[in-house]
Amino acid sequence: MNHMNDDGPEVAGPDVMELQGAFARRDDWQVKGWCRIERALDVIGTKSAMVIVRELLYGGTKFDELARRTQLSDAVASSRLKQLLADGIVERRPYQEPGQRTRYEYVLTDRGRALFPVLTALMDWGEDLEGDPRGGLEVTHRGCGAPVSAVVRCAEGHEVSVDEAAARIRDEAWAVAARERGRKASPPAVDN
Amino acid sequence: MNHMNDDGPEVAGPDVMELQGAFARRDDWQVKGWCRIERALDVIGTKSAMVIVRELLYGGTKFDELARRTQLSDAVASSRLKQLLADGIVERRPYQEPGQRTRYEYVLTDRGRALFPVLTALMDWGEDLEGDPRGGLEVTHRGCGAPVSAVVRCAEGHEVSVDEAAARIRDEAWAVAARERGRKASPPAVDN
DNA sequence: ACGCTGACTTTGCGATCCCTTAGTCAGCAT
DNA sequence: ATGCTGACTAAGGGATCGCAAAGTCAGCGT
Repeated sequence: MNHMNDDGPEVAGPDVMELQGAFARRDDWQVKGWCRIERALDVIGTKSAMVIVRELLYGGTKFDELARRTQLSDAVASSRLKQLLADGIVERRPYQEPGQRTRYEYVLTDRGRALFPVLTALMDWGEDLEGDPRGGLEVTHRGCGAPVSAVVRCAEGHEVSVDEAAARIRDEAWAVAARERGRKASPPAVDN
Repeated sequence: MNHMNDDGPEVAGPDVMELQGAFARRDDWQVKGWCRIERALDVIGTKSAMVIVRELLYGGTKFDELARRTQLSDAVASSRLKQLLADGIVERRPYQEPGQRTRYEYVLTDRGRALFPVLTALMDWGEDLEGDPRGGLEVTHRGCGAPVSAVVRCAEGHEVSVDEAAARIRDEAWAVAARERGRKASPPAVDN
C-alpha cells in the first residue's frame, strides 16, 4: 500500500478519475457523512422529492397542482413538501384568491433552484435509456432556443470529461490531522 | 393555453422555467413514464447505486474495494452490482493476479461514465448543505488544476440559469396525436 | 485431502417509501 | 347552521432498501 500507483497491470479502464495526494490511498478515507453526494441524497434522494422539485421548476405552486402533476398521492406530496420545507428547498407563501380563503403556495428557494443542474443532468442521462423516441420534453435556452444539457466545466472554462478529472482532499493537512485526532479521541466515531 | 400566460397576478416567483407551446397546459401531459428524470431514477435512484458509481469513478474495480469504500454490506453491493450490470452501467471483466484464481473486476461502461455530470451536480449541491467546512473532496481539471462544477449550458455555449430556460414538447404534433390516439384506444393507459 | 480466502448468496430483519382509503379542519356559500 | 371544497393528516399495507450474520463455492497453498 506504500506504492499503490503502479502495482497492478491496469491494462484497460484508466478512463476514470485520478486520485491525487493522500486521497490516492482511497481506503484511508472511509468516513461516514464525508461524501457530499451522500449528504445530498439524504435530502433529495427520493423520487418523490425529485419530481416535486421538477414540478416546482415547471412553475407549479399549489398543493393540488404539485400532487396531481407528479402523480403522487396527497399523503406523499404533503409529507415530502413538509420535508423540503424543513430542508430549506421550498418556502410557503400565503396567497388569497378572491372569494377563497387564504392558502399557501410553494416556491423554490435559492437552494431549491440550485437543483437545476442535478435535474438537468438526470434528464440528459435518462435520454439514452429506451423510451420516448419522440414524445419527450426538451429544455431550451429561452432567447437563443438551443437545447440545454448539463456539462462538467472547470473554473477556467474547459469542459471536463471523466478521465480529465482528478479528485483530491481539499485541505489535506487539516484532514489528515482531523483523522488522527478522531482516531485517538473516539475510535468508533466513524460509524456512529 | 390560449390565454394562460397572463391570467393570474403572479406577483412573485416567476424565476423558474417557462413552459412553451402545448406544454404550457401542463395538466394535459400527465403520462406515466413520460419523464426522463423518473426513468433515470428508476435505474440509479438508490443511494447504493450512486455510491457504487462514485467509487467506480474513483477507480475502484474489485468487489471488496467497492463494498468497503461505499460502506455497503456485501449483500447490497452484490445485488446492486448485478442490477447495474443488467442495466448496462457496469461490465465485468475477468482478470487474474499471479497465484490467484480468476476474478472479475467491475468497470463503468460509457453509459455509466455518462453519470459523471449527475454525480458532479449532486456533489456541488451537497456543498452548501452544512457539514465539511474543510474536510471535503475537491474535483479538479487535471492539467489546469481548477475545480470543476456541473453547469447547464445550451448548444450555443451560453450558460443557462433556471429562469432563462424553457421546457417544451419535442415533437408536439406527434405527441398531441399520440395523446389523442391513446385516449381513444385505451382510456386507462395513463395509469397502468 | 484439507483448510483457507475472496467473492459472492441467502436469510431474516427493521426502516423507508409510496399507495389507497378515510378522516380532519378552515372558511366561504347558502 | 350546514354543506362543500381544497388542503392537508392519519392509518394500514405492500414493495423496496439496506443491514448483519451465516452459508456457499472455486480454486490456490500445503
